[in-house]
Amino acid sequence: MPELPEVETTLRGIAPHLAGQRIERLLVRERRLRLPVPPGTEEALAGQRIESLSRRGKYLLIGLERGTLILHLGMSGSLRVLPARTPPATHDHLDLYLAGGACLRLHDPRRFGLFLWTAEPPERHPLIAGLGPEPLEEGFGGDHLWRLARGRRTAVKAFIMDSGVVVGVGNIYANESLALAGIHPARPCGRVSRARYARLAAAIRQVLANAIAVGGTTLRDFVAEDGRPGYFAQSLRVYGRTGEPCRGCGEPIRQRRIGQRSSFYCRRCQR
DNA sequence: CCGGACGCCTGTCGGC
DNA sequence: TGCCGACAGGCGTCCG
Repeated sequence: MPELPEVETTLRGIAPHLAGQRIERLLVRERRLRLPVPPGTEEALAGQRIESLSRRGKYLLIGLERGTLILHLGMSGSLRVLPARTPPATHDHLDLYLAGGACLRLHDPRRFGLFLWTAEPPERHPLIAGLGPEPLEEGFGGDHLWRLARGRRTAVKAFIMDSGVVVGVGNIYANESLALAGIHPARPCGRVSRARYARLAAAIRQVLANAIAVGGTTLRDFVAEDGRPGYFAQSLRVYGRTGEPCRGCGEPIRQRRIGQRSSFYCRRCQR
């Protein structure tokens, strides 16, 4: 589910409720996420103060007095801040109770999410260490993409979804960015010109920034920390619009599988 | 090194 | 109406 804009929306929603708070205790109802919540996590977190909240790619990082909490929402995860006594629903896998009476609750039907405490600096953790640049920060641009693509034959769509290339671009925003840049998703990444990579990098930034500004994309179940959906679905150019007219030329939007993921594009506007 | 396929889970939807 | 397969916002791992 969540790509960078949804994770950023979640971060902005939960941060004010969590920053500076002390953790009373962690309650785990279901340990079996993508990686099991390690035994001893409850003890490691109890009594610690939350010092910082940040995001790296699609990972949420909660900095504690000792160590860091690494969270990932997978395909179907969401976080809510609720009064501690709110009864849990199905797939509410864990609660982080705060001293102030609130609770951070992870809901994740498919259990592809992640909840890990690590003592080492997060940037040294294996899940984080190999990540590419943040698309909305310095260090990301067309030249970065162009250089990494030299000699490679993967479809450009799979290339920009590779978290070692650039973080945070999932299936929706990969499709949308390529549509905005006018690049065919199946084109081999090594055969996209430097100039077009400059357009693609700008498109990725624009699409992500616009999505963040409206609270992300809600297709079925994404909600922010307060339960509100995101509104970017209204702005989608191609994603999920198979057979509907291209907003640029009217040609029906095509759908096919590229790199095991559904891909949407306009055959006329994207080359 | 690279690229492609697979598996992890549950829920939903479309076709028969 | 019910069943069954396909598919869904991610990503680590394995294999050739």
